[in-house]
Amino acid sequence: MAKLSLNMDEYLPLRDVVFHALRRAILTGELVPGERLMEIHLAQQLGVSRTPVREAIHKLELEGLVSMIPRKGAMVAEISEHGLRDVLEVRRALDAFCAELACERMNDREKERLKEAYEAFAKATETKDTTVIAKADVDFHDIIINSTGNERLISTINNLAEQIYRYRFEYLKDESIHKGLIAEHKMLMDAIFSKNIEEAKRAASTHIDNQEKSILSQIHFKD
Amino acid sequence: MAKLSLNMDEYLPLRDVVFHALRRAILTGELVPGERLMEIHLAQQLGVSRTPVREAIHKLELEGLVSMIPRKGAMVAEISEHGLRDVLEVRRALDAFCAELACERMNDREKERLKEAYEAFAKATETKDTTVIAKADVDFHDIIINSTGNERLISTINNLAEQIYRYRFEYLKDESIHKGLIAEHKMLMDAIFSKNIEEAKRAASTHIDNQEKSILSQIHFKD
DNA sequence: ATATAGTACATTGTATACAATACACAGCAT
DNA sequence: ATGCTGTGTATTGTATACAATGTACTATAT
Repeated sequence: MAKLSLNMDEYLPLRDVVFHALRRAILTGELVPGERLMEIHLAQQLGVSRTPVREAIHKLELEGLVSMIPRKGAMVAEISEHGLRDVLEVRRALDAFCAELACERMNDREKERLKEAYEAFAKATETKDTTVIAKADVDFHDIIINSTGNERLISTINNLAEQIYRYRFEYLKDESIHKGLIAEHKMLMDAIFSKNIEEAKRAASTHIDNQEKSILSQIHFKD
Repeated sequence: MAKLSLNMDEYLPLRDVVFHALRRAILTGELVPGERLMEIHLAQQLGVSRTPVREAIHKLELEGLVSMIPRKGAMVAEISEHGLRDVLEVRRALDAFCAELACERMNDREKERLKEAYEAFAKATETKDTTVIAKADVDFHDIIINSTGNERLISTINNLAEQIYRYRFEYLKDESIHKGLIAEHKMLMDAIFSKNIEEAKRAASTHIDNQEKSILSQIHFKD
């Protein structure tokens, strides 16, 4: 017999609640790179004890958003220009691979949704709202990535994407590039639809190249 | 349950000591997939409190060697045949990419060391000692991976490699494949030396293909 | 015999207490 | 002034106490 599924409001361990709160704060720039993360302070601020805060910070460290020094503490991770290039180099390879797999594996339902997402992104650029644009862009790429059906590939790419989320947000603010992005999305999408693997890989690769150029021209690093 | 011991020689936070101890136990098969990891039990066995054990287990979860269910506990992660295929599919793509970068970036000193590692592996196969063979194989591939100079790529590949370490160990026991492995190493190495990118990518890819075939033919999964 | 409720126990989740360490700064000797 | 040393404080590292929850088992009713 079916239990009255009163939404036993998905129970989340406090450590996960804290983790998501801190993660969001870092990705949105509320906590800036280099800022120290002190357990007691955060715990009081969030109204919990040190334990879940500690566990959340450790989780963020493994994700690469926080760097720790033993017996010294944790701080929001800074990314160097070199680190950014490294991340994007791996992403370029994996995105191209995704594009290849998508050519072979994307089903009709996903193709339909990809087309919708493509149009939604084009429309989003008209709003001039960076948050909306960023979300539409993520949606578009997520459909391609998820169509590979490879969970490990999906989580690996998502981790890499997270590393540069803060910087990607900046470059999306530049309206002059939106037109180019839409064109690149179209190239990639059409290549996938026509199962043209080489073209799809090239389109995915170019997409990251341009991202890299834009980010590097806008952000200037300390080192 | 196996006996666990800590190596306290060098000073490391206890959580890291415990982490390494558990990690080693999992990778060597001392702790088998599906085995539950209970904090109190492990803490007593290792002579520490629950806190560092908890933190070590969480770290292992993020690495993918342990799977956790909230309020239920942790167990040594089992990998399904599907999961194994996923891991190897990503590795194939990244290893091929490494091979490409190695063609462009490997310096003379690294080439020398690669040649030495190649010969050391050939020699290691004569010992019939799987541990020695596995180490020589890792050494060979590490030189290639490290020659890319991309830290993010290196850590990503190492994480993937860790997922299948237990199974790779099994397939290395089969002496009949050693000759083939040596030949594959030579193909890859020569392609890198002659900067033949396409050939290097193909060799790296083939190497993973054969690994996959061997592992899947030897291990049989529950699901 | 089966199903249900209830209860005891094992285990994790969270909070707090205590220990160890790093850092800053003051005081002193040179 | 400079450098050393000691002391206090802030912060992390570890241990333990307490709360919440899931699981197995028992007793009971049907």
